[in-house]
Amino acid sequence: MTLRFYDSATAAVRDFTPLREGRVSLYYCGATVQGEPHIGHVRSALAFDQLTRWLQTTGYEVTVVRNVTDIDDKILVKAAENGEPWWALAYRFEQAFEDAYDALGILKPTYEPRATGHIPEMHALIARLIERGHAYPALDDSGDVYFDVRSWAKYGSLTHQNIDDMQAAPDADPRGKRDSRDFALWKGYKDGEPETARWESPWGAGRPGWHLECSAMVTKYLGTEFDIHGGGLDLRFPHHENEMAQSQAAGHGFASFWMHNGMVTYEGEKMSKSIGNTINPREMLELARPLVVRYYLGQAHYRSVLDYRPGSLTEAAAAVERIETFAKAALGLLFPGNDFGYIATRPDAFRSAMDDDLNIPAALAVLHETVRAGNTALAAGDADAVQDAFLAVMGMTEALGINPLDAQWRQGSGSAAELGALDVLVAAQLEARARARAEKNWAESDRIRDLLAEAGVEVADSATGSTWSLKR
RNA sequence: GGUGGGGUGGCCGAGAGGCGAGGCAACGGCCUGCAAAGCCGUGUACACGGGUUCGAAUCCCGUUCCCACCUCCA
Repeated sequence: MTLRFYDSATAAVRDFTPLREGRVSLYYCGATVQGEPHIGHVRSALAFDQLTRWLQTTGYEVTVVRNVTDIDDKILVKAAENGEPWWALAYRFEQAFEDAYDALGILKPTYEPRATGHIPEMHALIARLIERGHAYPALDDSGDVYFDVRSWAKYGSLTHQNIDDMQAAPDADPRGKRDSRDFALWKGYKDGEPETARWESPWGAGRPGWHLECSAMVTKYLGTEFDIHGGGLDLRFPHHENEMAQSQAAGHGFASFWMHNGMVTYEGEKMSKSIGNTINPREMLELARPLVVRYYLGQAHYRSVLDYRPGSLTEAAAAVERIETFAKAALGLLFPGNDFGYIATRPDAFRSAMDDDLNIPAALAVLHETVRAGNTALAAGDADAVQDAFLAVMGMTEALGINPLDAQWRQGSGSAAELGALDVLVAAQLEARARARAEKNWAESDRIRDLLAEAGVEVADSATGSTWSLKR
């Protein structure tokens, strides 16, 4: 099957062909760093991480740009409330986002530009839009510059809306606008705002409007035409609509595909700061280890709503452990020395599921079926079949970023020296227990197992002996 | 008012005219000294009412409920 993605602009699944052979350019909206990340932000990044990985797995060279919007109204307001510089607040939260992304194994973008580093590019874009008759300085003396929505006939096409059918914003302040839907490209400096948030411009001192930075930065790094623009579904309007309008009005072809990930809800309602029903990555990571959180957030189709309820993570943990248990057992059988080198494989059914607009639920079904086949082979002692399953499980989990054997998930388990010491101690206990079992001294055998269990060491017996693992 | 997305077995979650995706939970069995893990089996699931069809969860009509966006939002 050929690679196909759902494109929000045409509202259809279309065959994906990159502009340049073998290369894909992807831009997706990162955060406005005005607060702690919540799970919804992370899900979005994860969705595009899954996309990136699949494109790479398919053989494309992918350039990924994700922006950081480090200047906006809320950042200024919150910083003022805290009595700290806005740039300090923005940077602090930028780091919090990075930490959350890193914890879940989200690949670093190729580049991560900040809005404040691209003021000249924005000026050039504004000038071009004014020149082409699609933007104008405010009719009052605010120093704002607006995009002229009525001058661009295609305005609304991304979200299939007609300007005249839109509900007028109840609190729309027409200020110096020609139309209340005109949006700010540039916001004039106002008394009382920090001097550090003020840049000179041909239209007066001020700072950038929200949508402009993405257009300016995409164009700078990926060109006037690029393959995929992504972001959360809630960014479709007005953010992406405005971005598309201003870029195309400037004469840029802009994105070939628009991809939007679904929202995360909390027991049925959209998670958002204003409602206060958020759960942040840190809280989630207290409930489950990073691999489980990643599995949970990534198991639904990226366009579906993902509803979080207490208990969701426990279920995900069971599924992850199933995969992990097989992977470890197969590894032990196939590569007893742990010095393994293998060529991972991917079943056709997995590939076609992924090619079909990243149908990860269907892909996971293939993964689980493979695990079952592997367990059956393990029980039958069929090493060839175990190996087939193992290589496929490796290939699939790697493509999804959830390989349980990957070193990145082995956190919090101590140093190699500590683990080595632990191994010797536990091995001694297991030997004693093996002797007891040989004598059918079940009381002693169970005593040792309980003792280890209390210490967080789980013992499992099998035909070939007992193994242990750290229970989290 | 406008624009989208939905209602699938106890729960999560794919699918989209005929073959019971998958996971979690539950129950029964096998294995096990007992467990754990694993394997096998068990559910007459598609919001409701009509219709089309040899055949509908999937198509059509109607009803109903939910969610998102139209204002800052991943």
